[in-house]
Amino acid sequence: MPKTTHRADRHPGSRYGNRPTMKDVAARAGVGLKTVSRVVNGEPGVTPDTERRVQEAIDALGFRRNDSARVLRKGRTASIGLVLEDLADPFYGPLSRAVEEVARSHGALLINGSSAEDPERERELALALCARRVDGLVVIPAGDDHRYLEPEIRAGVATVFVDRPAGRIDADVVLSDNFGGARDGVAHLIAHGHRRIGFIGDMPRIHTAAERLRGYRAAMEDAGIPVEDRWMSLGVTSPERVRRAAQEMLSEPEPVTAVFAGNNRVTVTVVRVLAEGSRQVALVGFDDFELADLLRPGVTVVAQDSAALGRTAAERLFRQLDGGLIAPERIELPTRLITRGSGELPPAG
Amino acid sequence: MPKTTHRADRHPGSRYGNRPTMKDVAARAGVGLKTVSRVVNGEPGVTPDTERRVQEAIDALGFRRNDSARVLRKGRTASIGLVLEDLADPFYGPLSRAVEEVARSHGALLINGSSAEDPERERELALALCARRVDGLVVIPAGDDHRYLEPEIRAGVATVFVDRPAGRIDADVVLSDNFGGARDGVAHLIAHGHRRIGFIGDMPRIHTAAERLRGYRAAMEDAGIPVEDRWMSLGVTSPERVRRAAQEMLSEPEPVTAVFAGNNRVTVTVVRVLAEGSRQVALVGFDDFELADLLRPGVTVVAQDSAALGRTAAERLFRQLDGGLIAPERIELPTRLITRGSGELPPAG
DNA sequence: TAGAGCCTGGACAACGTTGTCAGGTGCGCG
DNA sequence: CGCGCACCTGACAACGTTGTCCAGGCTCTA
Repeated sequence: MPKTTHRADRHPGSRYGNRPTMKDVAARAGVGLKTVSRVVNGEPGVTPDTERRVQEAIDALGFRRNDSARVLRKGRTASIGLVLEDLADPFYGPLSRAVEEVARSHGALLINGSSAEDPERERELALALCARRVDGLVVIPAGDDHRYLEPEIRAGVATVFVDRPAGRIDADVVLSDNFGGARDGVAHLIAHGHRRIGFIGDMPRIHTAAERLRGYRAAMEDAGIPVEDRWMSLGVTSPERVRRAAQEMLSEPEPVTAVFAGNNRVTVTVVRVLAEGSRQVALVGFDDFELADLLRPGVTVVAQDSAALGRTAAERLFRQLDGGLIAPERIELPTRLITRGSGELPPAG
Repeated sequence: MPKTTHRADRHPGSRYGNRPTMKDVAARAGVGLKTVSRVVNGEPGVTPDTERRVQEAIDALGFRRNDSARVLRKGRTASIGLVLEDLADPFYGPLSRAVEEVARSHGALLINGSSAEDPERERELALALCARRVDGLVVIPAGDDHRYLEPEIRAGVATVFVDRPAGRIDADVVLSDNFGGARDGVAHLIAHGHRRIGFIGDMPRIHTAAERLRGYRAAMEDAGIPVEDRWMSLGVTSPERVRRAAQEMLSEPEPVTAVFAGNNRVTVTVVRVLAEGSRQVALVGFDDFELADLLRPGVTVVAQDSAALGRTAAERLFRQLDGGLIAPERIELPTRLITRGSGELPPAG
């Protein structure tokens, strides 16, 4: 008995009205399979007449090339992955968009996912993207151990980290100058006469938060001001806790006269607290945010260019892809102090 | 002469250090190819001992399943596409994130792209996603003719449109109640005593803009107020033009006493213009935005829930995928008027 | 007009995975 | 002790595409 082709195997697990393939197009146009491939890919060596026939068959059948099969054959997917913390965070929108634009200019698509600041989820996502055989990966780390990516990198997946460095592996990373930015911001407050300056920021295990704290300390030390513990509030993330921390600093016997906010979420909450109180307190925040100029007073910030972070990272990624291996590098982008009023208030009381 | 395996063909176009395949794992573990497949996919029917040997080989080689090949074989990609206007726009961040979460809960990845409000680019993107064989497509239309998607939909690509309806094809669409929201917002102004109310909005060829304009007219008509042409400014997009339009309305002999802003970009610019002037003008904006409550006065808005739009659309998409074909439906989500002060100002002058 | 060379088109294998089926082993039961 | 059954395991084809090679027809030149 001859082997039978098992009908049920022809389209396993598919509910689709079978899509036409190149074979179908070839049959309809009365040409060979490879000729269709040539037409679809614009390869030379097809007479105009044949090309026309093939094109007609394509249109008639509504054929669209199956890129999965193409990828399988060619080894490259023309897509890159982006793992970030939260797409809904306004900081990451422009970053993501910038990565997308660079990808687009290289003919690649962008697949992205949010880690929700969960290391395990970051890992899952990154590995899922690798299983899809993305050509490269841009990662905004949530975790601090990225050794799980070693086999992937060895296998040729270009990888660039953004915003925070990779943990326990040597890889390209693009950062803002968190230390310098924070130091400048705090120095700005000091220059306007403040000495009791509060710092509210994220957990120091997060690299950016640690660097900004270091910047704060450096500026204070440069000015010869000893920092008191009660001026610093670390690991504060939820709006409620930021609120409480700010209120505490402001209700001491010798309250702070200025606050440096470690990121935009903190800044916004502090603005709210200050708006409720009567005392005039200076404020500089890390990260710019929309409408900061419309508040009264306008909020002085240390701005980082999130689009530039994304663009730089993506360009670096494609340089890896085009040029083969290059030594991992750490690229630091400058921040910019934008004065709008809140940071120039003199100490009150 | 026997056929030779052409070495150059083994890894066409690939610069990778060859990735291990199931075959390699099988060889190393001393088992058959299919057994590896079974272990990788957690299929039953493998002795614990065999499983352990395979697992060790997997770890040793750093094997990761090639999902492209899997997709080719299975017909489903477990990924969906999202075509939106601009990821960097704060309105789309939460929407995109909501789609991602739903996708994730269905085990799917999200591939997204920005059309930059260009119909041709929308088309390219959507078709590129189809070529990747995404299982479904969520589209925020930039163009107004989506017949190009017909073959795809026929071939089984689930499709849902969001924010604006599809053009010239019959498909699922999830919208905000733009008409009702705008009517309520304008009625709110009328209820606070305004009669000369300006409207600044986008080009009426954009569905949302047209609907909001219709809502404005309806509210005015309900109140028996004849609308004057000079109160309406349509097709205004750039901040400069919004600025000019607002200034004109306010410098008429009989200036408007209130403005209804057709979207968040317009609202923000109008806030700026009003902040510069001395006259007190009421304002209601369509779309909420961060910090609207922190401005003085707080900005009253008609809020749409962009996350709910995304969530609803994605859920609908997966219902299509799970349940087969269902009749296209138009789902309209309610908007919510949030009063914060700017919309409750009485007419001045 | 014959031969050389070019151009077009097609046959075939291979990419890495999964579904199907068949073979083999060991165990329990009669 | 033998038969049947359950359970593992592996061989094989197929998914849709592209790279390579070859065949055949054409043109051009000597």
